[in-house]
Amino acid sequence: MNHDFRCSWQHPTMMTFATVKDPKVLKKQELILATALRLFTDKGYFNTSIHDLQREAGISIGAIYHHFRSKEAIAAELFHRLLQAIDAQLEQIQDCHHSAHDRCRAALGWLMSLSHTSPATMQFVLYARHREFLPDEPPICSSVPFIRLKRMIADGMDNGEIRPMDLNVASAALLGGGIRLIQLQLDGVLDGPASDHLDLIWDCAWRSVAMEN
Amino acid sequence: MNHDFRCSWQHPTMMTFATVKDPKVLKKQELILATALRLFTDKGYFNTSIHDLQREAGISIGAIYHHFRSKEAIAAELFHRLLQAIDAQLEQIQDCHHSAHDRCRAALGWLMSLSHTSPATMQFVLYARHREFLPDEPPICSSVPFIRLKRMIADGMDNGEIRPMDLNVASAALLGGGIRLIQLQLDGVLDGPASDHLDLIWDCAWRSVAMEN
DNA sequence: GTCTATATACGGATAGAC
DNA sequence: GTCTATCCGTATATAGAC
Repeated sequence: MNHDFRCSWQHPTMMTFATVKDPKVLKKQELILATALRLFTDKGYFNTSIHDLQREAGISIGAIYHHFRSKEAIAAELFHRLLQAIDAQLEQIQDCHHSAHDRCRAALGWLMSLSHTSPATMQFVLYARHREFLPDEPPICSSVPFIRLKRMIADGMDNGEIRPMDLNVASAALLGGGIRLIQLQLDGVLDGPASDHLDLIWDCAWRSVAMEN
Repeated sequence: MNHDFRCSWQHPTMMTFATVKDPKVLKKQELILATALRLFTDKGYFNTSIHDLQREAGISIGAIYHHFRSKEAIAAELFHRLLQAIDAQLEQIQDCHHSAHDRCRAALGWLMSLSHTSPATMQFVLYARHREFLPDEPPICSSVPFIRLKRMIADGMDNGEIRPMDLNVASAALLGGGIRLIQLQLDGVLDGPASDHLDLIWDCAWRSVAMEN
C-alpha cells in the first residue's frame, strides 16, 4: 500500500497565475493577483480597497483597471485560477494512484501540505465567503475539485473499498476531519502544520468508511 | 446505550435574545438583532447597510443608534448572545448524559437540528468570517461552546471510551464529518436536513475514534 | 426614545495626459 | 500601458426637533 502522496507535483508555492500571453503583461497581472490574494486573505475582501491594492502592489490605480474590469473581476479571476490549479493537481494524483484509498489519502495529504506552504491559497479557496462578493459563483462544495474528490469516493464505493452509503455522508466522513484540521491550522489553533497529523487523521477517517473485512 | 439526544431542551427557534431589562426596550433590541441576523446571513455583513436594517426592521436609524453604538456593536452583541445560547444548550446536554459517546452524539444531533430549524443562527456562528468585521473576537474554534465540546472528548479519552490521541485530531475526527454535513446543508447541497444523516455519520465518526474491543 | 435630515468620509471607477 | 487627479454614489454616524 503506497502511502506516498507526492508523485511528482509542482511545489505548492510555485503555483502561479501564468497563462499564455506576453510575459511582461503577465508579470503585472500576476503581481496584482498575488497582492490581491494576500490582502483578501489578510484583511478580507471588503476591508481591502483598490487604494490598498495600489499601494501594496506598488502600481497605479490606472494600471489595475487596465488589467481588470473591476475589483470583483480580480477576485473572480483569482478564484478561478486557484481552483483550476488545485484541480489540476488532484487530477495528477488521480492518475498516479489507482484505489480510492490511495487517491483520497494523497489528495488529503496534498491539501494539508498546501495549507502549510501556501495558507493564503487554502484560505481563499476553502474558507472565504465567496457568495458575498462573487454572487454568481456556485458554492465551493460544487466546484470542480470537490466534484473530483466526490467521484474518487464514489468509485471506491463501487469497487467495494468503501461501505455503500450516502455519498455526501461518505465524503463528509472521509474528508471532514482532515478539512477541519486544515481549518484549525488556518485559525492558528494547531501548533504545527496540519500535515503533521496526516497519518493519524487518515487512520481515523479510513476506519470510518472502510468495508469491514 | 441512550441515543435520544433531546432531553428536554428549548426548541431551537425559541432561542431568544432576552436578558433582564424592560420588556419594551427588549422587544426593539430583539427586533434589531433578529433583523440583523437575517440580513447578515442572507447578504453578508458588508452587503448589509444600516439603511437596509432600518427598512427591513421598520424602524428609524435614530432608534438603531439609540440602542447600539455602531453597526459592529450589533454584530458583536448578536455573536455573543448566540454563542452563549448554544453553550447553554450544550451544558444541558452535558448534564443529561454521562458518557462521551452519548454527550457528543447528543450535541451533534442538536447542532444538526439547529442548522435545520434556525439555519441563520448556525450560519452566523459557524460560518461567517467574524475576523473580518469583529477584529477583536477570538476565532470560533476557541469559543466557549467549542471548548466545551473538546472537553467532552478529552473526558472520553481519560475514561477509556476514546483511543488516546492528539485532542485536536480526535475532535476533528469525531465532529468534522458532522460539521461538514451541516455546511453542506447550509450551502444547499443536501436534499434534506443534515439531521437525516445523524445515525449514519455518527456511526462513521464513532468508529473512527472508539477504543477497540 | 424615536424620528428626519444631514455631515463627512471613503470607495469604486473614470478621464485624460503622457 | 501607466500615471494622477477627480467624480460621484453610498455608508456610517450625528444633530437636533418632537
